[in-house]
Amino acid sequence: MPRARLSTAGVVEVALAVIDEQGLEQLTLAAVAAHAGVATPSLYKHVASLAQLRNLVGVRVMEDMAEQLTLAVVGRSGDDAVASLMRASRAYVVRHPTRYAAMPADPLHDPATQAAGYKLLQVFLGALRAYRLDDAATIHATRCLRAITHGFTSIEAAGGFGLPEGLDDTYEQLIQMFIASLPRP
Amino acid sequence: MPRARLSTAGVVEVALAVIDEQGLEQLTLAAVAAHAGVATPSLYKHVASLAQLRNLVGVRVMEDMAEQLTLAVVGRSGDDAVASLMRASRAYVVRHPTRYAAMPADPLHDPATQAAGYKLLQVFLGALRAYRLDDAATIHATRCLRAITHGFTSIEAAGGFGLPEGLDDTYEQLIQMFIASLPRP
DNA sequence: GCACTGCGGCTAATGGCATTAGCCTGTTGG
DNA sequence: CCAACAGGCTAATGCCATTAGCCGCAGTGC
Repeated sequence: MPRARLSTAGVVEVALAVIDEQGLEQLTLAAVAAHAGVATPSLYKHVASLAQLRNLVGVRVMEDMAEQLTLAVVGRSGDDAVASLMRASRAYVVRHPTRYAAMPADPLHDPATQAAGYKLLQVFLGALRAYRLDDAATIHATRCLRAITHGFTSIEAAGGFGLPEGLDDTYEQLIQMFIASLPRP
Repeated sequence: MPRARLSTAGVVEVALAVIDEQGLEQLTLAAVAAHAGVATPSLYKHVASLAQLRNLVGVRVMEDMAEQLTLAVVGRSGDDAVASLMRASRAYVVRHPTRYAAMPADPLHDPATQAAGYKLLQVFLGALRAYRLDDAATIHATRCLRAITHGFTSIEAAGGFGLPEGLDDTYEQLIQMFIASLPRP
C-alpha cells in the first residue's frame, strides 16, 4: 500500500476530535482538514461528502456506545441489567455529550446506519430479556426505556436542566420508576 | 408609521412557515427572504442575525406551546392534569415536529429565551401542584416529567421509533408509569 | 534499474449563504 | 413644502462545500 497519511477511518477519527473539542455544529470539512493538516478538497479522497462523514461519525459513535453498554449489562439480568444499562447510558452521554448528539435520530431508516442501530437496539433488548415479555410488551418496554434514557440524557447534555444539583437522584428515581413498571422477572 | 411590508414579528412568522414547509435545517435567511419576496439583506432591518432569528423563533414556539399546554391543564388537577399535559405535549409535537426541534435546548441560560422558558416551566409545575410535593420532590418530578415527555416525543418526531404501530399505547404506558410514581394527591 | 499505474495530495474555480456598507425612495411629522 | 428616517436594494466580502484537473511518489512488473 502507498503511503497514506489518512484513510476513511482516520478522517472519522479526526472528525471525532473536532466534535469533542469544538462541538457538533463545528464539524465542518474545513475544520477536519485543518485538524488533519491537509487541504479541504483532499478529504474527498476518503469521504464522499460532509453528509457521508456525518453518517460515518454517527455509526462510529453508535458502535462505541453499543460496546460500552454491552460491557455494562454483561453478566447481569433483570432489574440489575436495566439499572446498569441506564446508568452506563448516562455515563456515556456525560462523558461524550457532543458525540451523543452526533448519533442519527432514525438510524434504522438509513441503510448506512441501520446495522449500527440494530447493534444498539440488541443491547436494550438483551437487558429486558429476563422479564420474558411477549413481543408487543417487549416493543413497548424498549420504547419506554429508550424514551426515558434519551430524554434525560439529552436534556442533561444540552444543559437543559436549570441547576445541576440532585441530577443523580432524579435519574435514580427514573430508573426505579421504569423498573417498577416491569413485571417481576 | 411608514409602510412596512415586514416587521420583526412578520419575519418570525415567515420563518415559521419556512420551518413548517422545509424543516429546521432549511431555516436560512435566504429562504426566509425568498418566501417573503424580499432581498436577503433587507431582513437585517428587522432581525440582527440568523442566530437572533433562531432565538426569536424558539421563543415564539415556546410561547405557543405554553399556551396550548395551559389550555390542556386548565380546570384539571392531579393525575388528570398530568395525563392531559403529557397528551397535549405529544399532540403539539406531532402537529409541529419541526417547530418543536426549533426550541432552544437550554432556554433558561439565555436572557433572550429565559422568560419563555419559565412560562413553559410554570405549566409543568402547575400540573404537579395538587400532589403537594416539597421543593426537592417537585424538582425531581418536574425533571422526570420533562425527560419522559421530551424523550418520547423527540424520538417520535424524528422518526426514531422503527414502526409507528402502537405508539399511542406505548405513550399511555409512559403516562401511567409516571403517574404511578407520584404520591396520591 | 526502470517505466507504469494509481493513490493521495494540491491548487483553482464555482456557487450558496451570512453579513456589511452604502445608496435610494416614499412616507410622514412639522 | 421639507427634512428625516424607515425600509427596501445592489455591491462586495468571506467562509464553506464541492468539482475539475494537475502532480509526485510508492510499489509493480519487466
